[in-house]
This record gives sequence, structure tokens and C-alpha cells, in this order.
Amino acid sequence: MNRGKTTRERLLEVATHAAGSVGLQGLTIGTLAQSAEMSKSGVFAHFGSKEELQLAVVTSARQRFIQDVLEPSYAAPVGSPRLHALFQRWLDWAEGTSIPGGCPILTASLEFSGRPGVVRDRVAHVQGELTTAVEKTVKMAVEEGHFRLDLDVVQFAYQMHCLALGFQLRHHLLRRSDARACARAAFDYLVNFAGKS
Amino acid sequence: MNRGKTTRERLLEVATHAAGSVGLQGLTIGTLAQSAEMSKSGVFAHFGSKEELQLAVVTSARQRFIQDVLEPSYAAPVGSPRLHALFQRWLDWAEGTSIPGGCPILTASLEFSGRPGVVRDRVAHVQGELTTAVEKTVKMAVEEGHFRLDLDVVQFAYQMHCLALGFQLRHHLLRRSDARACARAAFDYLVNFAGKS
DNA sequence: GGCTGAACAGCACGAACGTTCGTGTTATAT
DNA sequence: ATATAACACGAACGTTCGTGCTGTTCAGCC
Repeated sequence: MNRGKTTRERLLEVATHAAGSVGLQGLTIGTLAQSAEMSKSGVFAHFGSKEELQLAVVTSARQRFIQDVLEPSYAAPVGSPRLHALFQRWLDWAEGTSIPGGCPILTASLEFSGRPGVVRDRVAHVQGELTTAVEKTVKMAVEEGHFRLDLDVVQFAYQMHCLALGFQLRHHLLRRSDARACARAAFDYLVNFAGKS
Repeated sequence: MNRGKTTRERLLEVATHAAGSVGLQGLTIGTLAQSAEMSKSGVFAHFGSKEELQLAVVTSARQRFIQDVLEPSYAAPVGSPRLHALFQRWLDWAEGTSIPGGCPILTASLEFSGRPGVVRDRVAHVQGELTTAVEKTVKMAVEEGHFRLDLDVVQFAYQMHCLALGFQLRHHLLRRSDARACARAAFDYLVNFAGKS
């Protein structure tokens, strides 16, 4: 309908893909315009500033994560099955099924962790949201009786997060073919430990 | 003695610190010159190209890691104690004891994982070295009789690596004060699981 | 059928980028 | 004392960066 909105979405699609491999600060309005076959000023007009573009990319990636990882896993029955589904989808995400090159937010997390500003805050907030979402899912598994009642939910979520990070690094940088197997095995250990003894 | 070498080392010191917070591609010859209170061309002459500077930073960070993390841990008795010492030092490193802002190689790992070239290869190689070093240390703990004989060494090293990554993110980006506690708890669980049953 | 407003292109800007070159300074070697 | 090599500097190169300003195109409305 609104053609401008469509263009903006298309731009964000391209930008998000680019950010997945070159990072948020490696992303440039000029190269983005070239990739989208538009003029620099045409691209620029959609965001108003580079910082706004970066924020938009983060928001876009966040939405795609929700759409491609979180929501599908909510289709699985609550508790342990849902947690497994979540982890599975998470690995797909980190591998680059949705965004080739892997999670741009993760890249941005490292890029901006030492650079104060709006973008840093945004990225940190999104990662915080993710942490909370994972914790909730774990907690539900406890309440469902799939896991020990005295399980440290925060701790579990943290370790699960770690595994996703480690997977992305092992897969994309080290290019080890056992990356997924390692992550899965570690997750199984984790679940096994959390189970009722 | 050789004053040029001293200057180069000083430059690398500054560059490594900068790379810890702004990344390897956020590092600029101009800003580096400014930080070191030198002229741009003076800085440039020491490396010949920006790529060479990036490689030098990676190499420098690698050496510092060996010096500040690996070697001190080798002072501890082989086996479980050494592994604990290694992890402890590793967390210090990720926290920024040696390089404020955290491990520049980790940042570079994400920045360059999707960008082919010499720097990417270098970074991947260094991370590979680290993986191997950790695996060896774990293996020695097995041979020492501290861990189960059928322990999957690669798996253990992978999870340990993951914890260090997750710690840096949780500490620097999320700024959670429980970052270290989470990492330690996870490590203790890992060691406990690996112990003789 | 002109009018309006949004989407995009064209052009230009100052700044910063990596890089090159010529020159001065200083320490070492002869 | 003089020649030599290393080191750092300042100026300038061409390019690209982010960002404005001025048009042009075109759909939708009165």
C-alpha cells in the first residue's frame, strides 16, 4: 500500500543482512544505498541520521528474532519441550537461517559494549529482554514440574545464553562442523542436570 | 635500547586498549595518533597499512593473553587446580584487568567472522590456538586423575569457552553485578560434572 | 487540471579516512 | 667530524564518510 514504508522495510532488510556480516558500524549509508540500488540521499531520508539507522536495524533484528525464534517456540507445549524448541530455533538463528552472517545484535553487543550512547543502551536493553524471556521460559518448565523446584532459573538461562554465543563463534569464525553438536550436547547436559533427580 | 621499538610497543599498547572498546575496525590511525600524541604519518610509518596495524593488535593481544592468563595459570599444579586458575585469570582478562574494555580479540572475532581476509584468518587462528590450549589443560586434568576418564575433553573446553564469552557480555554490556558469580557457578557445575563419580 | 505532499535523485559541503612524499632531526657508525 | 640510517613530522593526495539543500517525479485530491 504505502510504497515508502515498503521501501523502508526493504532497506532495513538489506541493512540487517549487511550488519550481520560487517557489523553495525561497518554498515555505511553509501554501501547500503548501493546494495539497495538507491541514491545515498534517498536512503538517508528514510532515517535522518546514521544513528537512527543503527537503531532501526537493532529494532528490526529484534522483531525478526521474536518472529523467527521466540514465537515459533511458543507453539510447542509449555515446559521442557518449549525450551528445547527455543534452543533449536536459537541455534538456527545464530547459524544464519534468518539473517546470513549470524545475529547482528550479538555483533553489535560486542562493538558497542564499550561505547556509551543511544545505540549501546538499545542493544543492552534488547539483550536484557532476551535474558528475561529465556528466564521466563525456564521458570515455566520448573512450574510445570519438568525441572527441579530448587533450580536456579537465572543461572540456567545464563548458561543457555552462553551456549548460543559460543555456537555462533564456533560456527562462523572457527567454522567447526561440530559446532551444533557441541551446543546440543551441552544443552542436553544442562537439561539433564536441571531435571528432577 | 632501540627507541623505535619502544614507540611501536607504546603504540600497540594504546591501540590494543582502544580496540578493546571500539573494536578493530573502529580503531583509526588518526585517533590512534591523537591518543599517542603523535602525527598520523608517524604512526602510519610503524605499520605500513591499516590492515597491518590490525594484525599487530591481534598479535599483541594474543601475547598479552598468553602472558597474563595462560602462563600464570601454568604456575599452579597440573590438573584441576591449574584449570581453576586458568578460568579465574580468564575472567579477569574478560573483565578488563589487562585491557580495559575487555578482550579485543573477542570483539574482533564477531566483527570479522563474516568478512574474509587476512585479519579474519588471523583472529580465527588465535581463537583456535586458545581452544587447543584449553583442551590440553583439560586433558591433563583427566590424565592426572582429577576428572573422569571418559570425559569429552573438547566438549568441556567448548563449554568453558562459552562461559568466558557469556561473562564478558554480561559484565560489559548488561553490567550485571552477578556476572562473575554466574560464571563461577557454571564453572563449578562443569567441574563437578567432570569429576570422578 | 492545476495543487499538494511524499518519495527519491542530484549535487555540494566539511570532515575524516588511509596513504604518499619530502624534509628535518637525532642517534649511530665510521 | 662526517656520513648514514632511523624516526617523526607536516602537507597534501584522492576517496568516502555523514549530512544538508534543491529539484524532479508522481499519485491522490479538490
